[in-house]
Amino acid sequence: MFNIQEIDADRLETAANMLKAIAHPVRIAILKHLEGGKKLTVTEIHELLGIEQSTTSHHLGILKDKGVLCSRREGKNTYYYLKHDILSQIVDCLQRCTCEE
Amino acid sequence: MFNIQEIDADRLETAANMLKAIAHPVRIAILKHLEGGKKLTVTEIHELLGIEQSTTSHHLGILKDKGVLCSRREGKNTYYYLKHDILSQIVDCLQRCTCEE
DNA sequence: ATCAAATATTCATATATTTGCATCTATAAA
DNA sequence: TTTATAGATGCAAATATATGAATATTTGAT
Repeated sequence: MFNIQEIDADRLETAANMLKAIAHPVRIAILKHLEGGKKLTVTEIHELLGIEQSTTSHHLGILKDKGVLCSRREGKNTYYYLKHDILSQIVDCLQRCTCEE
Repeated sequence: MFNIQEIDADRLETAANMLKAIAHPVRIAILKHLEGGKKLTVTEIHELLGIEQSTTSHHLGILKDKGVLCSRREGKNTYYYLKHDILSQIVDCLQRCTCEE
């Protein structure tokens, strides 16, 4: 037996975790680079953003773990890409909400 | 003088802060209650969600500080409401992305 | 002026997140 | 099978966030 409140609480947790995964300047930058179905390797992102390789990998891991990104290994490279293209909406929405005032 | 990278970094920070403000189960719950232009007082939210008054006030303060909510005092009450109705999109988008798998 | 209700703030504790070095693993090339 | 490249992971220090009890502030009513 389980009640509505718990389900709701679980979904709130999930939603919050997904959002928390995105809510970081580096990770938003990553998402912007992956918009439109693009696939990039860890090294490409690490060079593109000018941050440490391990830091990059950590961030990508968080995004993947929370269901924001997927990854596919191809030889020595691992390509990361958006799991739900819809998620670009969030970034877009933010951009609209943060350009004024 | 200032360069593109810095502006961009600032906007990323702002976006991340706004998203970080939202990325919390309690705060997502608050937003859901405020969808559609609704205005609620601190007490109403605190009772609705069954959390401490001071905790509620903290969360509302964060949402307001980061530009997600506005507030208007009316007598002894302070009403909180969404600053950008668009922000409901984020919650909706999340809901779509978290109901499957 | 006093009181009570609504909200905000301070403070402390507990917990989580970020970063990067060092290291480990996986794969491809020589 | 050795070596180089790409990526992941363990760990620790620094920093940030969450929560709630206690307290302060604001406002309206008496």
